[in-house]
Amino acid sequence: MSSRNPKRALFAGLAEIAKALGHGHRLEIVEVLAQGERSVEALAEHVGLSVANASQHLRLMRRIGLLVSRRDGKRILYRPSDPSVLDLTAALRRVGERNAAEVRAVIGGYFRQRDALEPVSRRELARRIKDGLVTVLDVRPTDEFAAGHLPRAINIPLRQLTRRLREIPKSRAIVAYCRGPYCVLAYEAVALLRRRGFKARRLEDGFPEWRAACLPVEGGG
Amino acid sequence: MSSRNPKRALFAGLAEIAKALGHGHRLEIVEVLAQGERSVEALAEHVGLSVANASQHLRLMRRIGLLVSRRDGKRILYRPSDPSVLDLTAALRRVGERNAAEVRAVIGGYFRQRDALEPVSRRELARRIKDGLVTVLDVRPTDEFAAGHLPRAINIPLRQLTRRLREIPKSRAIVAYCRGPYCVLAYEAVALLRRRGFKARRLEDGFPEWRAACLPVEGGG
DNA sequence: CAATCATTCAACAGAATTATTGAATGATGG
DNA sequence: CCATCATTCAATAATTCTGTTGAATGATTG
Repeated sequence: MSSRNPKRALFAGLAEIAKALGHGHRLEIVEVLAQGERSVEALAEHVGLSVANASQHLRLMRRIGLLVSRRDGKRILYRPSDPSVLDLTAALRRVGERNAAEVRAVIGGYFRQRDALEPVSRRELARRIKDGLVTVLDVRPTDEFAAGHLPRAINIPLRQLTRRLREIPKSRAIVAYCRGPYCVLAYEAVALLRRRGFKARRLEDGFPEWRAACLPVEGGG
Repeated sequence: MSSRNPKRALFAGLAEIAKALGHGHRLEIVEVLAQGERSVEALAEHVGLSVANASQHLRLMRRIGLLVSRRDGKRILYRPSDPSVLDLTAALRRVGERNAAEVRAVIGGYFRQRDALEPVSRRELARRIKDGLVTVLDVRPTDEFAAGHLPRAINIPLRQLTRRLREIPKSRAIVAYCRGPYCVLAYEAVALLRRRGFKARRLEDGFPEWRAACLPVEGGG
């Protein structure tokens, strides 16, 4: 039986990790942090939590080892501890896509119909950026753009897109991107641009995946 | 704000999946099921739960979509719904290896020191099996062996190994395997065999990974 | 060195999860 | 068509998790 106790401890430890992701708010926090490190207050606002509550969630995930933090001036910035954490959330999304009927309904009903066009692959976009053949449009909020973005990308947050359309050359192809495969910003931007006659497509996934693929990045700390 | 509600629903749905793995017993159940389908009663006994309790855990994971079940005679057999579920548990293990101090301690203290020798890779073992140069030893319990095993493998459960040593030719190299990277059976078998003068090594990972790699398998339903 | 302020802590009530018990279900197999 | 029996359901108590409130911490920054 001595060979079973450490096994139990192992499963219990791994279960702690899964449990730490087993909460909508925490999962959302991790996705935001996949974009780059954030302060407690910024996260609280983004996810819609009180600061104290966000702090508790963050503390829990730090204790488990999913996140690490560092001080920058008065703020404490959190980030994922390791790329394997993002692999884990990616695996979770894949299971969700295939298995969870609930999630399937959301994805199928909400995301699919927005843009039937094939997204542009990262490799293809990297090549077209190098050739200068494309306008890269980052529709995330300004602070996320500042924390890191694709080379030569211009930043127009989705909410400002309608009134800033003149900043975008109409003659060139546009590739829009945002936070990741489940972020709606780029979908909506592409839909809007196409209605206005722009040649817009969407990048597959988003900024974190671009960086994870070791493709060039500008800006950030 | 209408773009946030489905997002919340998505994260909530994914969190349900993570929560379903956020329990040591459920995680252990999934690992057992990675070996092949099992009845409720068999799982309950294996994990050390009452049948009713095991049934509840199974029902939960089936509801979430991690498991599916089918009837076979009087029994109901459960299995993982999809390979992506095993990918998810693998990602969980990787995070655990790198991040969770608790788990690191267990792995480092318990598993590492057992067999400093390099394990035999699947590819290498597949080749040596084909050449007939090696004794393949399956040290899992008999029922798990019956549900599927490596070609030409002989089955001696770890507990019987000491008294059945004479069944193993001492002249040939032995490769032992068990359930997977965190199963201790093969580690202990190799340690025991080496003390008795056998040339024993361990297969990397275990049976589920062998099957997942689409390498030949014997037995099972 | 002292004021500031982002973050964390502590304590609580409400909600959710877990394991147990014993009964109910319902398909099998004769 | 009925007895069997593996599985599921229902109800309960114990435990754990969540979010709120308000106070405490403690490093920064002037």
